Order: sequence, then structure tokens, then C-alpha cells
Amino acid sequence: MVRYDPVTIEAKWQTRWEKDRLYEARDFDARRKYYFLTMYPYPSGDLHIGHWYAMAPSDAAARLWRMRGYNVLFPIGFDAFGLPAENAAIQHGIHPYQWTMENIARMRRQLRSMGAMWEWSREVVTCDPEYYVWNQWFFLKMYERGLAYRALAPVDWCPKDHTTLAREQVVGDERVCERCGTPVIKKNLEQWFLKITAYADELLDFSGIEWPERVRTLQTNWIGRSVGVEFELTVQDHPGVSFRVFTTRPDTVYGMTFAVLAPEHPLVDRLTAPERRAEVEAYKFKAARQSDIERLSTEKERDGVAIGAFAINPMNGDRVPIFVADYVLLTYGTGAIQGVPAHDARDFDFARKYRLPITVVVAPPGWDGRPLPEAYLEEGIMANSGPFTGLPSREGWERIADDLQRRGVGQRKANYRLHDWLISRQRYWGTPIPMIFCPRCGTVPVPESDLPVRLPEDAEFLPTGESPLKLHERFRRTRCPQCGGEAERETDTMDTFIDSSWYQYRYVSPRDAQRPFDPQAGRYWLPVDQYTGGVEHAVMHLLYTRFWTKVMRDMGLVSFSEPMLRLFNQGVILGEDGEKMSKSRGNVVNPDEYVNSVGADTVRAYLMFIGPWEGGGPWNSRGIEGVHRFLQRVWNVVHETNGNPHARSAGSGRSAGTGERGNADPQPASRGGSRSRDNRELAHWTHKTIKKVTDDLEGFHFNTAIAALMEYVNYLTRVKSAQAGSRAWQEARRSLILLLAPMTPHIAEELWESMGEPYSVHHQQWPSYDATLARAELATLVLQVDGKVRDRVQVPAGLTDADAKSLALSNEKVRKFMDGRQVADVVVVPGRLVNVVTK
RNA sequence: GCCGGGGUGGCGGAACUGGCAGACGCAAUGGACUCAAAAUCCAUUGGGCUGCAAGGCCCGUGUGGGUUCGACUCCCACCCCCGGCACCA
Repeated sequence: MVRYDPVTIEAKWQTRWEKDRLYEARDFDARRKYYFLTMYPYPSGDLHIGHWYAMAPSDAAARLWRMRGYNVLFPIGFDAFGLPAENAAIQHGIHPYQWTMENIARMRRQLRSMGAMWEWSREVVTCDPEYYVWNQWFFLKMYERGLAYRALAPVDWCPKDHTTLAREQVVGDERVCERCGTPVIKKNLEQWFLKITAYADELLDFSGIEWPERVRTLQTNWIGRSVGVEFELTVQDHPGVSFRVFTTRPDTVYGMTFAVLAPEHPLVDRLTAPERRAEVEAYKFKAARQSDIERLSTEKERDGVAIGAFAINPMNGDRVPIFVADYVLLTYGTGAIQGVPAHDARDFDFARKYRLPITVVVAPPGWDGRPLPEAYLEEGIMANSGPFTGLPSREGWERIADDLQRRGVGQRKANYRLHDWLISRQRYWGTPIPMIFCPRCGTVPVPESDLPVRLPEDAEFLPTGESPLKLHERFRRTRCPQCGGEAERETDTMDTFIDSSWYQYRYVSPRDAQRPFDPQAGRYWLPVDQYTGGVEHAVMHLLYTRFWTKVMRDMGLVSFSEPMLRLFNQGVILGEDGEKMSKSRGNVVNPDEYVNSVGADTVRAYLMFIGPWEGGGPWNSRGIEGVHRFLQRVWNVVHETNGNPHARSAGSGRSAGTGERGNADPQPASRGGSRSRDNRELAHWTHKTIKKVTDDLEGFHFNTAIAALMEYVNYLTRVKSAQAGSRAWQEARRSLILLLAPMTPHIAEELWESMGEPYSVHHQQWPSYDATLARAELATLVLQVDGKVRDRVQVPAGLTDADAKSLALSNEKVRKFMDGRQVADVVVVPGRLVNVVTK
């Protein structure tokens, strides 16, 4: 028998498939389309086992759709802009372009070893001007629509990477850079923003897409919509001066006993009384310093300083003191609040500390009028609230909001935690922002006809922390497109999340030089049907690309509002020690080593078998051997019966699927009326396995699909000698190979060929099953007495409830355990269980 | 603190819509083959008790309660773990 030699057969088939363009997706095919996309990799240099974990199961799922007769688009590319390339340039003197392209070349080779059905002809590399020109084009379109703007704002700056970061790229309590872990600092800089907040409400709507609850919640929390009322407070003895506060609790306005401004609030200086000035200044200084120093002391006591001015409560005319306190943030709402200690925990602490009155305006149930031990945050009955007293607070909320609105003092408003997307990066290796600063005309966009603004190739990479573009005179100095005078280019480049916001559209027509993508091809392929990738992108990439799609819709480029209909997040593969893989831990698994020993099919199948795909989990070098043994058994069970004279399939052709659909054989072996019991059992195994594997792959339950195939192969091995040569056996072997084809494509192709079946197994129809055969002929009926299992009997599958009942009642063991007691009830679960309940 | 997810053998994990808990794999133990080893194959493998044996009995899905003929699954309370957000007014 031929030995299973994965390394040789895998190389052989990969070459052949590529030569034959086996997996090419055809634009405008008559078949239904299916666009299956996996997040493209960053070309870091080596293909990591994590890439395999993300991609191999995706490939299997995409292959399933193909075998089921869909025209599948399964593209790949590289997220090729980004900091590591530039850092390599600074450290090793290699140009980012060269570094990136060499990495891509190496990763292409490694990716090919996976045997996936990617279409390399559609490959997209984002650092190619052919690609990033459209980033610039989109930017200009957004600028035209008022969605791109430049503003001076306090922004997050990473001192190690020497660049600004989007709010989303600053992580954790310690506020560190998402990329390098360095604590960020605040800087006041003029930067470009994209107005994602204009779409905040729409981004909260996930109807029409099947995305994991987890991601939807993450995005919803990130957007952080809260609904309330913004109203005006006038300041006593400062005619014409007022400030606005935002509250989600207009029902508590009567309970305001103080007001707070953020330390950076513009009115602070103006309103501070002369005798308070020194103290207020000191507080402001302290607050400013604190935002720069680590804010690690989490349970910091709330403090503040009275500024010596008083605000007037618009509901009852009361005069309340104004404070500055750093628990109020300038960046949220209006940077000022009403202090309602009875109904807000923070205000409560603050009022306690400074001995401010605590007025209850929403009475807790059964409140006896005594002071509250802590802030009461729930609903209740309004108290001390003028004409609103006695109303349920829920109603008071609306009535006071109405009242403020009618009097022109305030209006209902939604506030968002989401900020506009800061896209300026002070680095070289990204898309140049196509803008020009002219001393006469101001900020002028680069005309579309002048695109792309190319990165100069001869930039110098010095460890100064200054952008090479800023130091590159020939790039920086230009002519103003409006007046023709001397002007300067914007030297900042775009956040690389711009690239990934629309790359799925580029795959549709990657070489189109006229527009970002061909709208006709787009109408056929778009949107993405299934997207897969890690959950770490939940509030960055996945939010940005939804935003981008909505902008494209408003531009008339697409007719839908959501870029990806279904999303699946796979888990993270860990080192053998259960820890995150890292070079310093020395627990990194190199996929190439395994590919070169046990083969890509084994690595693929093992990654799918390890557990639920969404769960990730530790790598286990013994576990992979078990999967390899399984493939070896598959090989043996097929090969050992290859020589049998009856083993050749009678009718086989392009459409020779095993099931009903497109079946060339009008009377498959499994439907014959005169089959033996053994044949019936074999056919039952075949069909129930087809059903199980089909259902599991559909739901991305690769682990249980493989477990079912293992059971099937164990069974086939047991009955091999008795069954070899029968038609049911032949059907079984064919089905086995077809079911394996998406997960382990090489061994499937090799075995398919060895059986004398026509090339290629990957052009075959996915087997369908016969529901009758999939059901078992015999069922094990569990007999219980009072809920305890007392016997198990084999019964025919279609046994009636009445028969099951009498069978149970006459069963010897059942009678024994009834112990002479009366029957109170008999519960029958058809085909499964009978429970005799005694009195 | 809030939001989301999760706790099942020595390990990774199965279990339809409330109906045989532990599929499949790893590890382990015993055996076959071998001069020997590796590989392979066969058997056993949740815990406890009991029987010469075939077998029998009890306990068991984080904890405590509840609903039900019957609960890993549903309800209530709690503990622990993972992820996210966090002075957001």
C-alpha cells in the first residue's frame, strides 16, 4: 500500500490547483455568489500559528459554500502600511517598502503552504499607490461633504512612536498606546478628524446584520449614547453670563444644591471671585498635572474648590455655589454639571465632604423624610419639587424636560461617548493626507487629477522622532493649486485603519484604475456575506468600516448600509503552557515545522479539532499527533479497499455527488430495497455522518464535525473486511472523502484520485443525505422508575407510545424497582425514554 | 461599580427544544506484535461501595435553594474566572 506522505502530495496538489486556477471566482456567474472574507494580515514577517487559526477554518467554511454550488469569492491581501516597517527602517536602515515587500513575499509562500483556496490574482497590498490613491480620493470626498475637518484639540500622543493616536487606540486604566504599551500623554495639536459622530445613532442600529452579541455590546458601549436634557444656568451678579449643563436626570433639577465646572472650563477665570483666585488657580494647576501623571490611585477622593460665584436653579430660583472639580470632564457633555447629591453618588460624596445640603427630590419607597445614607438612584415619587411634587419620577422627567424646553432654558439632547476619528499620524509609512496649506488661500485640497500624492522614496529615517516627510523639502514644498503660489503640503499621514475600512470593496476589482471599485462587479459581489476575524477589532476596524460604508452609501457608491452581513470572531490560540504566545516566553509554535513533518492537512484539522473556534485555547503537541493518526487511518481505510474489483464506482462524473442533488446514479446503493442488515447499518452511518458534518460546518462547529468523522472512520475500520466491495462501502468511502475535502483538501484530492474518481474532488457537489437513512432503525429506549434509569432496551425506531408504555410496565427490572407500588403516571418521550412514576 | 462571556473527568472538550452526563481526542494503565524499542493494534479508564463472578448499589456538571415525573440545560440567590468599559453627569 502507498504510504501517506503528506509533504509530497501537498506540494503536488498546491501546484496543480494553482496552475488550473481551480478556485477562481467568476464575476457575474449564474451561480449565486458568496463573498467570504477573513481579516487580511499585517505583513509582520512570519506566518504565525494565530494566522493559521484564523484562516484555515475560514478556508474550510468557504470551501463548503463552493461545494454547495455557490460562486465563492475568497480573497486575500496585506495590510501593508504601519509602524513596524518604519521602525525597522530606523533601526536597520532598510526602507519600509523593501521591508514590507520582502515580508509579503515570505508570507505568501507560507500562506500557500496552507492549501487554501485564495485567489491570488485579486491580492490587494495597501501600501501600493494603486491602492492608497483611493484612500486620498475618499478623504477628498469626505472633505467636500464636511466629514473631514481639521481642528485644534487635546489629543493622545505616544511618546515612543512619536505620533498621535485615535481614542480607540489608547487602552486600559493606564491609558497606554495600543501598539507599544507606552503611556500616552495629552498634547494640543491641529489634527484631521473624520466625523464619525455624525453617524453615531445609525451605528447603534444593528438590524439586518448577524453579528455576535459581544461585538454589538462593545460597539454600543463605546458609542455610549445617553439621553437627557441640556439646560442653562445663569450666574448671579454676572449679567449676561450663563453656562449649560447636561443631565440624564431632569427629574432631579429641584435637588440641585451646587454646580460644578471642569477645571479647564472657559468660564472659570471669568467667574472666579478675587478672594478665591489663588486657591482656584492652585487647584487648576494640580488638576492639569494630574491628567499627565499616572492616575493610578483609582479610589481617589473627590475634591474641588468653590470659585465664589453662584448659579441660579432655573426651576426654583435657588442660589447655589459653583465649584471647580476634576471629576467633571471638559470632554464630555458641556463640561459642567448640576450637583444633585441626593440622586448621584459622586455628587453625594462631594456634598458630604464640603457639607453642602442634600435635598431629596425623588422619594424612595417608604421614605420617612430622614436624610439618606447614600444617593438614591432609582425611580420614585417626586418630592420638594414645586408643582411636580407627587408625580412618579418617570413622569416628572418628561414634565420638567417639557417645562425647560417651553421656557427656552433647555432642550432634550443625546450625548455620546464616541469622539470623532482622529486620523492624522506624524509618520512616514502611511497614506499622505492630500491637503496643501497656502499662506494666501488657506487649507486647499489637492485636486483629484493630481492624485495620488506619492510617498517620496528617498526619505531619510532618523531616530529623531520627527516625521521623515516633514524633513523632506521636495515633498513638503509645493504650489498652491488655487493661486499657484508657494505652499506647503500636509506632512501627516493617515491612520492605517483607513486602509482596512474599505479593502473589502477593492477586492471586487483590484486593478481598476478609474475608481475604488467597479460598481457593476460590486452589485454582484457586495456586501460581504461572511466576515471572520479576531474580536480585538470590535471598536476600531469594525466600527470604522461600518462608518465608511454608510458614507459610501450617502455618496451613492453602494446601495446598502452594512459592509458585512455575518460576523464570526474566532478565539486566540495560546502556547502549550496556556499563556499568550510570545518570543520572550519561548512558547511560540512555528506552523512551518509541523507543515514540514505532519503536513498542512494535519495542522488544519488539528486547529479545527482543538475546541470551539470562538474559544481558542492552548496548543498541544500531543493532540496534533492524534489528529495525524486519524488522517492516517482515513488513508488506510480508503487504500486498503482500493484494489477490490468491485470497488470502482459505476457511474461517476462531474456531478457525481452522493446524495439526491445532481446525482448521476438513479438508484444509489443505499436506497436498494433488498439490502442486508449490515448494508443498512453502513448506509445509516454514512447518512447520519453527512447530516452531522453538514450541520456542524454550517455553524462553524469544526471540532464536532471532525469528532463525527473520527467516529465514522472508526466504524468503517471495524466493518471494512465485511463490507469492502459493496456499493454501500463505495458510497461510504466517497462520502468520507467529500466530507473531508473542505477541512483537509490535499489528502482528500489524493484519495479521490486513488479511487479512480475524476479530478477534482473540489469540483464535486457536497453530499446530501437521506433523512430516513440518517435516522436509526433501532433506538435505545431508556426505562426509568421515578426518574432513575433501571434498564435500556433496543426497540424499533417507530415504536408507538402505547407500545413503549406497555413494554416498560412489563419489563422485569422496572417491575422490580417499582417494588409493588402503584403506577401514578407514565411519561413517554418517543423513541427515547419511558419514565414510570409510582405513588 | 457597570456590561458581555464562562465554570462539566488527570487535560482539550461533547450533550437536540428539559429526557442515557462525559461523544471524540490526549494522557494513563494492562495486553498483543518485537531480541528490544518505536510505530501499530486490542482492552480498561468520573468517584465511591459491593460481589468469586456475571453483575449490583450510591454519589457526581462552581455553591445553596426552587420548578418538574425528570435539570449540565429553566428560575432565584451567591462564589469564582476571562474580556471590555469606567468620575460619561
